[in-house]
Amino acid sequence: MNFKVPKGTQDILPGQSEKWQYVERVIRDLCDKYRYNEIRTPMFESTELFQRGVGDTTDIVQKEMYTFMDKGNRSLTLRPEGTASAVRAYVEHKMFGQVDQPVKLYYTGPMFRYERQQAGRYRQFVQFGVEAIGSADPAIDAEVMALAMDVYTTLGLKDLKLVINSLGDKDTRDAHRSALIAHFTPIVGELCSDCQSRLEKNPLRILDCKVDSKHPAMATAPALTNYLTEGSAEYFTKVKQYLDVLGISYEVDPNLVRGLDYYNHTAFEIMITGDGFGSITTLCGGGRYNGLVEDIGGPESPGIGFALSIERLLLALEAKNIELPTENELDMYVVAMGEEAKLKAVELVSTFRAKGISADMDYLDRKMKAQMKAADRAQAKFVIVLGETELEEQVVNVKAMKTGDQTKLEFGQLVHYVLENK
RNA sequence: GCGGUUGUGGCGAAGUGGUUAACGCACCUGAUUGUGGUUCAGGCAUUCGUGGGUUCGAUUCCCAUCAGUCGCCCCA
Repeated sequence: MNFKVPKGTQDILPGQSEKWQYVERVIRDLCDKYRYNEIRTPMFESTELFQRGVGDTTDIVQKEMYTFMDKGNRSLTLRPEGTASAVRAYVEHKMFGQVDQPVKLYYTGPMFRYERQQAGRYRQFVQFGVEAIGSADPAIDAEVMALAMDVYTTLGLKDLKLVINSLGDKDTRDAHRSALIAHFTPIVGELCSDCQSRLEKNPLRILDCKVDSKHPAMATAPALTNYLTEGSAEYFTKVKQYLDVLGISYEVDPNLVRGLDYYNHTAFEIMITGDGFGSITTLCGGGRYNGLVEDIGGPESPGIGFALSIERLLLALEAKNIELPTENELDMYVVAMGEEAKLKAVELVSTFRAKGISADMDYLDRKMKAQMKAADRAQAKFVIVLGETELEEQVVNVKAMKTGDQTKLEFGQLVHYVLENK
């Protein structure tokens, strides 16, 4: 029997996992600076939470959820995104009552969507996301976007495009929806089947369709921008002002819609330009979700957040030939020849480690030459060779692998020497 | 959900209807009985995803199946 990872999932092996750790460290440091605190929620939730939170008409809920019944006959779903869970926790733990508002949260962890795999798209993928709940200040919209951009720029990624749009408030969307239906109904027969069903359910989605993107009706479609209520337009203007102050350039795309139902007002995506990695161009997506907290059963609490995929982030770094500083150098490799020496080697390795020196040795009873090769491969900074002579004299040569120079030291001096020179 | 493509040692990769399936990398051994990165020699696939068929004979031809991968849709 040959076991393999389930379709759409992957093992992250040594060599790759260091990159993950590095990226995660950068993310945590940034969140710390922006004062977002980590929240860890379960990887599965009641199915209804996502139906309610993400929206019944979305692709995610309609065909991409991993849903199962547990032994208590409860319908559970592996989380397809993080916002619903975070908001659920916010409501459940009455975080709206905390003194410090808005509540600024971040999370990283696997999300699950049943989709066919391709470059940058997996069935289990890791998202980093933030949620700022409890403030309807356009300045926090800008802060959230700034944080997202900061992740990429800190890692050295350029050629990014921040695309923003305003989806307006409820009045805006109702008016726009009516206008869209009126606009597309006469020519609905010329649109793709997806769009035909979108017309009634969620006409806004039609604007996001790539199949029909060249249809003349697209260009003349009523832009949501024109239906923005006065308050919504003013809000959007302020968001842009704050972005300007932050020195973050952006592009307004009136057709940017976003795939989840809960968004309103600010919607944004961070796209990467240039080629190098398939068709994936969206690295990060987010937006404001005023009203979601109420939908989940909490008091009126406006919120905004984003989510980005670590896989796509790493893919982008690779496409742009950006190396992450993930050296994993070994301080000391202990070569041992013979049983006696091996006893001493085990002891020494343990001593080094206790003193904060990374140390390793051979466990395959290999010849000295093979042990030296192993030390070289491990990029050991220092090597000592233990044999009969060393054991008798209690003295050993410390070899600096880069230069080949050797220094004769007593066993007791080793730790100090390595700490000084590593 | 639809479409393309691939499946040969740990990895990369040639190949042909027919006695022992190239080569490169990695690894192991030795030259060099206690010092790595160079060089040289040798070693390392009862076997070409799986099942069936055609054939005297199939890794090579046909069918099916599974798996990987990429694209479309949509998205992270």
